[in-house]
Amino acid sequence: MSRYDPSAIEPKWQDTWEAQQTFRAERAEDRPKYYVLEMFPYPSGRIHIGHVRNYTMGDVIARYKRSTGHNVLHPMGFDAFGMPAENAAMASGGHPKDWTYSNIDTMVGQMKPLGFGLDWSRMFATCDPEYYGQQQALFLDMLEAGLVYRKNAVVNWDPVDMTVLANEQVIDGKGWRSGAEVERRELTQWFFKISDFSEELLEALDTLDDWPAKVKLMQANWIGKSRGLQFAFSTIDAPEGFDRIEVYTTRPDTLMGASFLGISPDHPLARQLEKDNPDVAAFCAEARKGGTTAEALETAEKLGFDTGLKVRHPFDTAWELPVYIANFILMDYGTGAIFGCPAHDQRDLEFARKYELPVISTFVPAMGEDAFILPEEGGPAYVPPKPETVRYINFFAGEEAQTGDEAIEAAVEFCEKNGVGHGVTKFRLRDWGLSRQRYWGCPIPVVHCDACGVVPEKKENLPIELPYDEDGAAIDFNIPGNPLDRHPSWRNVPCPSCGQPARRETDTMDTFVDSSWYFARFTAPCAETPTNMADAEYWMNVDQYIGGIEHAILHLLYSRFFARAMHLTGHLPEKCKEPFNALFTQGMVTHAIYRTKGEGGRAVYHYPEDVELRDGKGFLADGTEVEIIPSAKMSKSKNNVVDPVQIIQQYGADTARWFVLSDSPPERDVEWTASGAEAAFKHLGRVWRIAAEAAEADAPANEHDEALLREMHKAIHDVTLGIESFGFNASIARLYAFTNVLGKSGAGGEAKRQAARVLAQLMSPMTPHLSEEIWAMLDGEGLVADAAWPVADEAMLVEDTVTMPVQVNGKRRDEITVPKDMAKDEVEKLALKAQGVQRALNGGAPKKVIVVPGRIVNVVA
RNA sequence: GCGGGCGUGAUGGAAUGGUAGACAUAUCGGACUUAAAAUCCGAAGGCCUUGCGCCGUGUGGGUUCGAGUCCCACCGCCCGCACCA
Repeated sequence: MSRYDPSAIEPKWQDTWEAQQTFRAERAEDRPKYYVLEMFPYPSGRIHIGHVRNYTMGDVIARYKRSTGHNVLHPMGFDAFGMPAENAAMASGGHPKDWTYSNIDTMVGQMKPLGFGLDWSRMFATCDPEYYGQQQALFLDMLEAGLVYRKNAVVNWDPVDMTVLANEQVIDGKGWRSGAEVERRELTQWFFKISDFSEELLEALDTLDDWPAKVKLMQANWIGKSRGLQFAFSTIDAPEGFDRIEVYTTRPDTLMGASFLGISPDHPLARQLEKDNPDVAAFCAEARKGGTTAEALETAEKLGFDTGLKVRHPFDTAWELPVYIANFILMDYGTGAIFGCPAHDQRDLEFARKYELPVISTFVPAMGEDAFILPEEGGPAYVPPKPETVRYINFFAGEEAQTGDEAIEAAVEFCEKNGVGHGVTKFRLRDWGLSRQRYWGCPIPVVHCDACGVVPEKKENLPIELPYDEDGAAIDFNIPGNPLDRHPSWRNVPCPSCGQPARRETDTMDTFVDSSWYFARFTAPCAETPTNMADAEYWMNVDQYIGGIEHAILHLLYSRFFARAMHLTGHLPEKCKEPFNALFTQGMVTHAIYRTKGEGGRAVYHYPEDVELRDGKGFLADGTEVEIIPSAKMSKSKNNVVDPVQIIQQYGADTARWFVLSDSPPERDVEWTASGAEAAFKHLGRVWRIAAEAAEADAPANEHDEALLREMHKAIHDVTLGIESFGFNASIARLYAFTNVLGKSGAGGEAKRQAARVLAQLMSPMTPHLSEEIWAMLDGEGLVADAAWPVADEAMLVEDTVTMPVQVNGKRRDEITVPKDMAKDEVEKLALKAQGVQRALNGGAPKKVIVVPGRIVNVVA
């Protein structure tokens, strides 16, 4: 008998699937469809073991659904625009396009040996002109529908690289690449009107039953709905045009505790004042510095500048409040101006103490008010928990009220009734700035004309292709800034409206745009329009989407917005407004780090193959013990990256697939270990041997057959349940157990063959090649990939007799074996007679006996 | 600061409120072998007085005939958001 040899088996079956077009998806109106999608990869150059885990999970679902009669769409593509391609061009010459497509070739070449049941005919990369041209068409439709607009915005500007940076690219106030101090600069940028959908995107989260609660919560927090009062303070002797200053507050009930008005350094009034007053200008410049990162904001000291201006309190015109410019007030939330109530806001209290402003309480705890220390005396601000009953002393004087939403609403109503402002709902979600001053992205299809202004490109001129200049003649990536801006000819075009010489927009789109609708494009990747309604109608929505938690907010929120925008512009049916029916966020594949201390205490990282593991400790060849840091994120610099290509060469794809699914639940991280991979390989070899033995077994049917077949049906039941509930690790554990039973069974040849065929089927979503091989070995009909999923026979799941533990006062004392449908009182009699129970009762009479049929008996003594 | 999640053997982890530790790794023992590899069989939560024993799912309480699971408090770890008015 030969050995399990994946290198012989795997290519053979991959060729068969390819030849038979097994995973080609064709519309078939008479069959139920199932669309399973994994978040498509960025073509960084090589596939990562994390990709293997992600796509294997999708493949398990896809193959399982196929075998349960679904018409499955399971596509793959590449999220191919973005900065790494330009950085590679800068670092080592070459062209981003060549770099990207060559990486894609490599990665496809690495993915195919993994045997994923993908419809490769639908593959595209977002940098294909056929794709981004359709994206430009979509953009033009969205522009026409008022879903895209231009405005000035404050952005992170890297003065060395001369480009806008995303917040994530600003580290400690410095550009991540250039290291230059980042400035806040105002630029005219393109924006998607995602904020128009704030309410809808928030509300619809409730309908996403098959999304992780965590992701929905993160999105809800990101959208950040709040209810409050917007009103104006009237000013005294302020510059012209600033008679009133609008503020927004979520705590209108603290209005009578106001002691100052604060405005953002970017507030129009601050900008006005800074024109004539160098002190103001200096303060504002200082306050604006330091980028907008979380870290920068956290460490920043709260600073204020007294403008000398005064405003009148809306409820008491004799009451005047000073106006401060403060560095902690954001221009793009609310109105960019606040009133400070130090008694009931810790931040305002600190500000008030620093600038010696009054602290006025508006309410005290209803109970135990004597214990309440007013903040003047050094205590913290009184911010009552919600809900808590408080007594107002300075507004709705004497009234008791519950804090919380109702109190806010009551205060809003009171203010409205008295002509002070109106209730408003605000969202934290801001419009999505999509302009990037980069080359390797989708060109924004508009033209700037001196006569006509900003003119959309004509659709017949699409795609607006990037100038590739592959000899590098015109495009130089080594000069900072956007190469498109410097290109000698590309930007010079006639105005689509008047025909006069005009300039093309040189900003390209944020790469998140590319990934916001690719799932829809997969339903008709060659359509002449962004989508084809018949295909979208049939294939959408994505039934199961699988990807990393790191996309919980941006990608998934943008996609939800795009699906709505595509519906409004006629590119998707109404039912696609929520494009992902179910979402699963999988964990990472981690690997231990092996570390020693080198010269000067510097950490030295060792490759796993250089470390010998003995008794849970690691040693180098020279005997030095290494420190083991378990379960760490893979990182090149830590030398703990596992290369899937190497694993496939060593063990085959099925082993890699089997291992990444075993051991840990899919949502959790799984640690790659050499011993685990080795064990997975050994197990598959064992399955192969057991199946080969079964194929040749000639023992006649016998008394062991039934036990084996019962186990088989139980395995069908449990494994199916595991797959359907994303409990792949549990399914695999069950398959191990069933294999052990089959391996030891004394059943006849026919029963063994039947069990082995079912084993092959149950394993086929995880280890498709091995399963095909076994299926063929056992004369299975056609391909296991085309075979109908086995169904557990309910009757075989229940044993005729059951062994029930018997407890006395919750402690197990004995067990009894009874027919499965024995009457409760019979069971009770037997249980009480059991030796262990008698002993525990020690002659005493039981007070009560609880019989849970088929499960357990508990005697209460 | 706000929000969420998780604590089970040496390790990854199983357990619709019903025999805690399935399955696997590492470990130990045995068979086969000149030997090794491969393969197969077996042991294994802790403790002691080795019993028909006691203890055991972060800690302390509670609900229940029965709690890893439900409730309350605390401790620890992880994640997300964060001058959001």
